Amino acid sequence: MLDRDRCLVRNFKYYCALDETEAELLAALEKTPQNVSNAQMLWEENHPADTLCVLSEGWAYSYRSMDDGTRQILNIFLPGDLVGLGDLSPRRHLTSVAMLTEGVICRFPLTNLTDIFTTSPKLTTVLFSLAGQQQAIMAERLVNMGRRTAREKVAHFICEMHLRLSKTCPNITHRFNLPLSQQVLADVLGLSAVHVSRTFSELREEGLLYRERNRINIPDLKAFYEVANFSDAYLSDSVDELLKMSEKGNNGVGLR
Amino acid sequence: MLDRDRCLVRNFKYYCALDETEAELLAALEKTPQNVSNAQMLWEENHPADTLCVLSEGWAYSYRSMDDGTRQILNIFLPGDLVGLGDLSPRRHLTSVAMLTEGVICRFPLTNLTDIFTTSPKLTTVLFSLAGQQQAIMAERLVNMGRRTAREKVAHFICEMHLRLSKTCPNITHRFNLPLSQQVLADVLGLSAVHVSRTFSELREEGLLYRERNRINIPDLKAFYEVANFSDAYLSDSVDELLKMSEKGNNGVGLR
DNA sequence: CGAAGGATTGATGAGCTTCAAGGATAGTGG
DNA sequence: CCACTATCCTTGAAGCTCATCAATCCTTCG
Repeated sequence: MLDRDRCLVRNFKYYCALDETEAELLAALEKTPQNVSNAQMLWEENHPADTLCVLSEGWAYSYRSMDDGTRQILNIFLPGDLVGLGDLSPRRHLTSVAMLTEGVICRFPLTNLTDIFTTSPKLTTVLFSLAGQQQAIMAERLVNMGRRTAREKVAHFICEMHLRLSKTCPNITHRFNLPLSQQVLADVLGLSAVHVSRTFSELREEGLLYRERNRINIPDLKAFYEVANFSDAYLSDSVDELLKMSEKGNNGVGLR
Repeated sequence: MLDRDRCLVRNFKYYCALDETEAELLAALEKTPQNVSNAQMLWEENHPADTLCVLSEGWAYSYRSMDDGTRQILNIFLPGDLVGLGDLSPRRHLTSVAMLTEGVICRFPLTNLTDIFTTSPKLTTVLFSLAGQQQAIMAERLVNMGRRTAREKVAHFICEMHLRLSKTCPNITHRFNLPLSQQVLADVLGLSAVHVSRTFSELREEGLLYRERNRINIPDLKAFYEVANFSDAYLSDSVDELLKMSEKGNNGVGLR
């Protein structure tokens, strides 16, 4: 298996050493790489939820369709993300998921996840932390939607993307690729596409942000963070903290 | 220990049979009941996150404060809820949590959680599902904020509360208590308190919803669901599905 | 080259916020 | 028991942010 097909293992190794069993459990999640085209659906709302998937390459997004034809995008997924964790509990998917670019995904059955629970507390802890991170991202987006102007919304979201990208791909600079149309951005931020366009114009005229096609350019990142009221706390991963606790062992209740 | 102090055990028993060890693990989370007054803070943004808590009695809410003095409420917690699960991964709390009524809480250290991971896959699965449910609630609220009118927002939120209440307290009717001021509702929904008031007036004039002090009255629940565009799918708990998988045992990788 | 999707810009108006003032209700201390 | 205060709610008036509709342009791609 090529290394690029095992980004999940790579991701997890970033958090903790893996023994052979653990590496095997993770690798099992990426056994079935599959090419997907741009705009391809990974699954649809209300369909049975028996598999999740690892997004090995490419970008994806989850959304809910509204009766009036509009939609709300809930999450943007980057390479290495585990897609569907939040969708996990109900027997049917609550959201649709589609690709934003072409890419590679690896589907795996839910049972692989419960296998991890029964086999590796360490991986379970990491998984819990990852789910927590996704929830933190959603919480921040709630704040964004509820209490910020269009200008701040756009800026804040761009900051979020930039920071998330720079975690998995540390050589990112103030210029980077963001394969989202203005309509997609509008559906993320609860705005109209027209107003997103106007907001970009405004930011461009002030020299804060340039965007041509999917290329983003932020001349002064610090200034831009201020426009966005962006604080990176919610994206700081501290999986290690929780892991340390878990490794200290349990406190004497119910020995294994 | 009184039964009312062990609502978590009760909640979990609703999902699955507990053996002695498991009951003990859960009971450990509720060993330190503590009375709290209305409006009391349970913790504050940026403070160290070394404990979570079970909300045994009363209502609470989590929120983020903005620089301009406004705030966004992220979550409303009801009796029996586990508070802080979403806040879990970072070493500092990302949100503040305060009481909406007086009540009883039980704080417990994070290590209790990792103990559960290492000791009981079954409880781990339930915990994962609970976290997923909280995330589903936030996702739905995102949709609410992004793509619905004030009228729908208010109605939808009331529906959510009504349904969540009726899960833990099945004898609830079309009249129930909702201890949230209009300012709190506004901070949940990303509206101004003034507009929440106007929206209530509107709904009242149409005979759809009556509210006096904290008492809610919905004469025709079905009609009200339609105003709200409310679908209860996202609140349907199907912990059992995941549990069944987990109990079928693992697929031969890394025996325990 | 024509078609289709994406972006921009202008005009108009709805929906919501803000400010301000007044009324209702509950709790507090004299 | 009654002012006194604090909190919550209501209502009006004014204005701003953003949505909607529509026309145009630009780019890409078959």
